[in-house]
Amino acid sequence: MYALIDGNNFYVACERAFRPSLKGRPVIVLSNNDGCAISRSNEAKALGVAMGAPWHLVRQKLPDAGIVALSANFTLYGDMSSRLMSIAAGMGPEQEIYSIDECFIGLAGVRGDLVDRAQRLRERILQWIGIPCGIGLGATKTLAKLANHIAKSADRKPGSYPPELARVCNLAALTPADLDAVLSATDVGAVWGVGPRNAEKLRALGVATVADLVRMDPVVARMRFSVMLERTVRELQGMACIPFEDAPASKKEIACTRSFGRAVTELAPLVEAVSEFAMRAAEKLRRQNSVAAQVLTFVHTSPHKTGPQYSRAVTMPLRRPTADSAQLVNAAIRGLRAIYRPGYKMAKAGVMLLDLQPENVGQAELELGEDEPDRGNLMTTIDRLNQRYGKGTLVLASAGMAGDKRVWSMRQELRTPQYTTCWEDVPLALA
DNA sequence: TCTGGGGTCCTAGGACCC
DNA sequence: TCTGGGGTCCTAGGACCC
Repeated sequence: MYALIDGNNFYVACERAFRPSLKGRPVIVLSNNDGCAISRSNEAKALGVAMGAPWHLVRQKLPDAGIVALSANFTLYGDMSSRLMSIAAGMGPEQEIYSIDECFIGLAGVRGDLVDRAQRLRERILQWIGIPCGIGLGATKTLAKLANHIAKSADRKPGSYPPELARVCNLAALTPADLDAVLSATDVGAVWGVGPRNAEKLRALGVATVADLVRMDPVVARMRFSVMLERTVRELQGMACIPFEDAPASKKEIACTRSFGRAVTELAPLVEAVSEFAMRAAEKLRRQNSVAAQVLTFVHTSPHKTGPQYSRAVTMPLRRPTADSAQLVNAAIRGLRAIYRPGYKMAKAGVMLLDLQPENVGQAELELGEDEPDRGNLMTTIDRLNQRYGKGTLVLASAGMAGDKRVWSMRQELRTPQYTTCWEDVPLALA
């Protein structure tokens, strides 16, 4: 048995935990650049604000709805996430942290009434950190995900499911008849692993609900779709096919990409931006003790604008894999110079580190001289100083020194304080 | 003025090898 | 008249996830 625990409307919930006046109001959290909605309160969903809806269109369409929009505060969400995960770990012996706001719990050996246990855990999370959660229980990860979906829907849309399934739902505890009723009332697109494309294709084949998908022959699923869908069907039928990952696997590629606050045409600010992205990516790379053998750099104009479009990417191989910021930044800038064309209004750029390998499994080679010096200690020291004294304490000068005044910086006009990670922002309790 | 960022896996086709 | 079999690696594109 597995549980899936996840925070409802997580980013909005984090904001509400520190600003209770936001409760009951339509609230949305915006993507970088205050671009589109990436988290919506139930009230905002009820107003019809879609996931990913551009904020400027929402504002234009619903000027009087009283929507509160906030810039994303990922520092806050990351910290709230680790608090959520430590409490959620109490549900069972194994935990797989699946995303910033959800984790699977392996329940092998847990005795007693699982629904009761889940309800008490949910109450604890709500009381300790103020985040409302939904908890789904099922025999496989896909079934636990589905149960979680039902728990949240029953909570948000009364009448969609029997009320006793709201907030905590254990699919394994239903009678076959009740289970069939619930699965027949659930759209096939709600299943984990069935995206919009495959949902459409399935409906065309007469597979419209989860109940239909459960009855599908896995062999047919494989032939007409892929092994992915076959696995999903088998999981729905109760056969565990998706391994439980209790230790996070190291990344196979690491990216840092950003849309700019305003279009950038000149080379110089692009060099700054790409330097910074490569530095950030290099930090993440060192955090997982890996080295990269290739660096990909890309720039492109905005596909939403008229005018000449340009989009190119280039991969630069490194002579030997490295985690040294200076070498990675160098490669990224060489890539940028190779693909840069003057005259285009670039909207976005990014750097990806590819072909990652563990730092201690290097390929031995002849020393040919003229090597870049090994600066592992320097990098470790820079990372420690930045961790201790804050991001940006030590940077490579090619990333520019003007801080937020850089022309390419993203817009974040509606950001809330870093309540839990910055001394100046810690809320005061007045006696 | 204005549309995010960061990942994973699968598949098909081409190049290449013996 | 007639032209094999078996395999790997790489890349691009698609689909999915949050």
